[in-house]
Amino acid sequence: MFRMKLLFIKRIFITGILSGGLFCAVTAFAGVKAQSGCLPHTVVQAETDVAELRKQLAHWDKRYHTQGVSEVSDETYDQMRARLVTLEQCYGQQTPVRLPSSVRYTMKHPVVHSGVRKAASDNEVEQWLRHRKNVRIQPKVDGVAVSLVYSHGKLTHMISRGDGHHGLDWTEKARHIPAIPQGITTELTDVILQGEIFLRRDGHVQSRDGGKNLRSVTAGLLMRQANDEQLRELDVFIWAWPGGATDMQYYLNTLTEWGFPLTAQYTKPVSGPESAAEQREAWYRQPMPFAGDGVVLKQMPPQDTSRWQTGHNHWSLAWKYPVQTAVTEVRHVQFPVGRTGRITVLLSVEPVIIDGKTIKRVAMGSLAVWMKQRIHPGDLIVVGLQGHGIPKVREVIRKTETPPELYVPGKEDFHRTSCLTYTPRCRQQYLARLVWLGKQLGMNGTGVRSWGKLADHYTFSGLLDWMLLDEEQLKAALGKVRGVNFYRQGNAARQKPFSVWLNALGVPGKSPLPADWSLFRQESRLKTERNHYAQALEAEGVVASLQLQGVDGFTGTNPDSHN
DNA sequence: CCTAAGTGTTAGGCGACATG
DNA sequence: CATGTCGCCTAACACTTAGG
Repeated sequence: MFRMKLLFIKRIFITGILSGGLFCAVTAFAGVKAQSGCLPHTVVQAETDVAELRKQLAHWDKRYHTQGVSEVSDETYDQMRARLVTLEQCYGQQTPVRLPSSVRYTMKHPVVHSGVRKAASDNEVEQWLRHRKNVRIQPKVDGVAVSLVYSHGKLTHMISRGDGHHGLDWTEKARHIPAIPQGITTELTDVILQGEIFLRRDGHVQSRDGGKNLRSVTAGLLMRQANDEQLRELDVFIWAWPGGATDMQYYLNTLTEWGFPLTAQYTKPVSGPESAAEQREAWYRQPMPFAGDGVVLKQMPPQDTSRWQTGHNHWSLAWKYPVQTAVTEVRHVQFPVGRTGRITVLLSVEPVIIDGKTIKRVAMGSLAVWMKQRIHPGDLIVVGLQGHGIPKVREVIRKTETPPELYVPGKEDFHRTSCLTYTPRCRQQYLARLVWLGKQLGMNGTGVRSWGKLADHYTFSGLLDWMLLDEEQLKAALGKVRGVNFYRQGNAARQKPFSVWLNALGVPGKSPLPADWSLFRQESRLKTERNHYAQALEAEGVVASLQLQGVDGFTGTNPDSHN
C-alpha cells in the first residue's frame, strides 16, 4: 500500500515535470539516464520492453501488497517506474496508475499533504535560493509521511499520506509508538501536524550507511496488522504545522514543548547557497538518528491551508543527496584479454550518472565472477560506486528474454604463453604484450592504438616485427612526429640490458635474472614456469629476432642448440 | 577541435608467499 | 598443511598535455 502511495506521488511528480519540459534534467540528476530522450528502439522492441517492465512492476507490487516483501530497494523500484514512464512517453502509450482494489484510502487529511519538488541540479537550488529570504534547511528524513490530528489536545488520528487527500487510518499504530505524544498541552481546539515516521537508528551516517531500506521497514511495520514490538523503535519528525504559527522561534519552541524536539534540533537558517551546501554536506557525513536522502529547503508556508495542493509547492524544495546506485541496461559485453592471458569482463552500459560521474563501462573482475550471473546485452542491472570511484554491478534486475549469442573466450585459450604471435583472436593479448613491452623498455608514446596501427598496417606476425621497420615506414603508419619518435624510442630500446628485455617480454617469476640467454636457459630448467615460457619464446621466434637485432645477452645465442 | 597518450586515484581478483 | 597477507594485474574515470 505504501508502495502505491509512492508511485502515485512519483507519477504526479513526473507528469508535472514533463509538462514543464524539465524531464531530461531531472532524470539525469536522479541517475536514471545520462542521455535523455528515447532509446533507439524499434517500435516492436519498445512494446516488448514496456510489456516486460509492466509485468515486472506488477510482480513487485503484488509481492509487496500481498506478502509485504520488497524484492528490490525503493530506489531501484522508483527508477524502474520512471523508466516505464519514459518509454511510454516515447511511444505514446499511457498506463493508468490504478490502486489494487484492496487499498482504500478511507481517511481524509484535514490539510492536504503537498509533495516537495526535487531540485534537478545544484544550479536550480541556487536559482531557487536567489530570490528568497528567511529560508531554513531540514534533513529530508527517510520514512513514511503522516498527518497527526490532535483535538482538544488529544491525539485522535494518524493518517498515512496516501494520495495526499486521503490516507490510511494508522491511529491504532500511533498508540503503540511511544515517541508520538498521545496528548499535548494547548488551548487550541485543533492541531494538525505533518511529519515523517521513521525507524530510529542512532549513529546513522548517511554517507557511510546509505538508506538501508529503512523506509520499507518502517512502512512494513505500519501496515502489518499485528502490533510489532519494533513499533517502539519508531519516531517522528514534524515538518509542518499547517496554519499553526508564523513566528519561527515560537513554532519550534512549541513543538519541542509538545514532545517533538527533533524539529527544533534539525532546523537551521540558511543565508545562501554556500551555507545550504555546507549544512547538507554536514548532515550527509555526521551521525544522525535517522536515515535521510537529502535536505529540504523551505520558507514559512502560507497560513491559508485551504490552498495547499498535492504535487509541488513554491515554498519548499528538496535537494537530494547524490544517488549511489542507478538502474541501467547492458549494451555490450566484452572480454578483454591482458598480456598475461588474464580475462576480465567489461560491460558497456547505457550511460548513467552516479555521484557526478558518468558511468559507461563496468568491470566484472574475472570470468568466474561473470559466470555466476552470465550478464548479457539487454539485461537490466543496478550499478553502484565502490568507495569513491569504481563502478560495480550491485544486482541483476531482469535478464532479457532474448539474449544474443556471446562469444565467451575459454580460460584455456589464453594464458601466460599464448598469443606471442598475432592472429585475429589473439589481437588483444598480443597488443597488451606490446604495450607492456614498450613501457618496460622506456618507450614513450607507444600506446595501444599506435601498436594497433602498426600491426594492421604491416600485418604483424611475430612479437618483434616492429623492430624491422625503418623510419620511413613508421612515419607512413603513425604520422611524421610520432613516427620519428617511435623510431628513436625503438633504437634506444635496442640498447637496454638483457634483464630489462626479459622483463619486457613478460618472463614470469621474481628471482634474479642471469646475464644472458644461455645462462638463463640453464638456470630456468629447474623452474617449470620459466622454462615453459623460455621454450615458448624460442618457438615463436622471439629469441631469434633479438639475436638478429644484436640485443644485449642474446648475441651469440643459437636457439637451435637448445632443441 | 578531436584524438592519443600519460598521470593520479580508486578498487577487486587472484596467485604467490609467509606464518602458525 | 591451512590460513592470512601482500603484490601484481587489470580495470574506470577525471584530468592534462601534445599531435594532427
